[in-house]
Amino acid sequence: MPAQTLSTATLQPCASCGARAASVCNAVPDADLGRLAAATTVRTVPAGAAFMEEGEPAAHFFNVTAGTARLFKLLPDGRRQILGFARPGHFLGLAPADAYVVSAEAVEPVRVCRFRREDVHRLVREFPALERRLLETASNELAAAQEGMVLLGRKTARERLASFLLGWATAGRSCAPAARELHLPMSRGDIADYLGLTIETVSRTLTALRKAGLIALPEPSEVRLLRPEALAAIAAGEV
Amino acid sequence: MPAQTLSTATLQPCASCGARAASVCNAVPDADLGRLAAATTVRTVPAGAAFMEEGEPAAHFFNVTAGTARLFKLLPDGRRQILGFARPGHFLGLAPADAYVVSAEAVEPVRVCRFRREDVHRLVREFPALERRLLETASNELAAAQEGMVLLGRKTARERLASFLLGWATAGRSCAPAARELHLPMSRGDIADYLGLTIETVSRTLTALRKAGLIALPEPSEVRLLRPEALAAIAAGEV
DNA sequence: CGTTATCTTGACGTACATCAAATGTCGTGG
DNA sequence: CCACGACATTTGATGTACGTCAAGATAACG
Repeated sequence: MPAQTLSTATLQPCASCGARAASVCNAVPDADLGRLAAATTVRTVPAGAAFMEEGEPAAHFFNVTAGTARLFKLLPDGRRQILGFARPGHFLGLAPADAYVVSAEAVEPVRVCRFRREDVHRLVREFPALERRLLETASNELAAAQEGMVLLGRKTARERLASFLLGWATAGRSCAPAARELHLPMSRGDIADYLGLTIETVSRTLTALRKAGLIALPEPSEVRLLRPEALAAIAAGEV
Repeated sequence: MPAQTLSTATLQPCASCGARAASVCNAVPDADLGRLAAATTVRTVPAGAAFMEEGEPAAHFFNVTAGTARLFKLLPDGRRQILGFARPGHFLGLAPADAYVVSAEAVEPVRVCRFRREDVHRLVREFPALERRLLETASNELAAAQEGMVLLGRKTARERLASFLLGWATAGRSCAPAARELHLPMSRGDIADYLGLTIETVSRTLTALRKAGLIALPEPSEVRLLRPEALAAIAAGEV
């Protein structure tokens, strides 16, 4: 199912964008938001649909403004590694060469702002702060990927789940409270492919955490963190 | 053993640097190399010594000009994940906050150019091409870390070793031939911590590859790739 | 030449994967 | 409203790739 283009610039474009504060767009001053809006196309991607594919020519950058997407790579035989989940404010499409190196699909309906590559290069020349912001973004992504390598290479299933739940609780809210009630829009299969485990192990480990009194699971996709400090200790790998 | 400072700028500074072509320094035009040299301090780091430590204030950037370093993160109980090996041309120290997020140690004696953070920020303003280069570097690092996540999350021991050997064979030489004779300066323990395995599994898997006629091991640290195509197929995860 | 670190090899254990089935959960249509 | 099938999640039984423990073998070193 292909993603659908809605409009090439709505009437109230970037100024009222809820994701702006958290995104690279905040490098462009309010007065110049028109320039930004002129370069973007808003797209709505239905759940399950892809909007960026590994290997395809990297013609666009994307900025998620609503919903959740999964970023992943596939091996030829179908094994999948999810590299992360993109939520509002997340910038996508940085590619070392001229082809995307990761794929992106909507987990739940997603809205993205799409920018043509040349337009971004032009904007970067006009607003040098934007390049600074992009470098900052890339650094953050890199640090996250390195943390991911530690998780995948050296943590146990229990530690991986604890890390995932806490990460999801704090994602987005930059320096804020860390939610205790989580909604997980992705399936157990997505979580498994993110943590380098199987669906069964994810399920079993979650019920183990529940039976240990660390979390509650009112529904499969709703998690309450009952003892965040204990989860944090597990996630950090403390004995 | 602490790293030792040699000189604050040698007589023939950056112009004769063998690592320049592969490093971010090539964003500075030849005529301005004096400005670059004035901002750098050359340090020699003996094998085994650390020169960057996770959690420390990120006061400097580093550019490896000789030798091999390991980049890693530790868990509190000592588990280690090596994120990669830095060879000449490798730029280090991009940190999202003001503290390093990874540690670096010399595997074999290393020479690095050290830049104070403020100096780099000043240079970036003077040479905008440098910021472009830094973004490019960060993108490459990110792609490498994402590839690392696939390796750690979804590949078998055999596939990990094949990936590692081919990666080492092509590292550095950007678009060039891919060596068939490899020298591995790092220990089996380093390889294990890079691939998310144990020393024993690394050793066993290497002898399995040798017995399968895919590689030769004249010495533990010398590898000859006998059938690179077959290794590539294994590394890619083809069945 | 001992001494010590590194690497290899073997025997055995285990955390997680695989296979299989039961149990929800939800949308669809009778 | 309820029967039905498709699908996601959970749970159980069993398998296995890799880890752990323990020797040797080999090489580096004073």
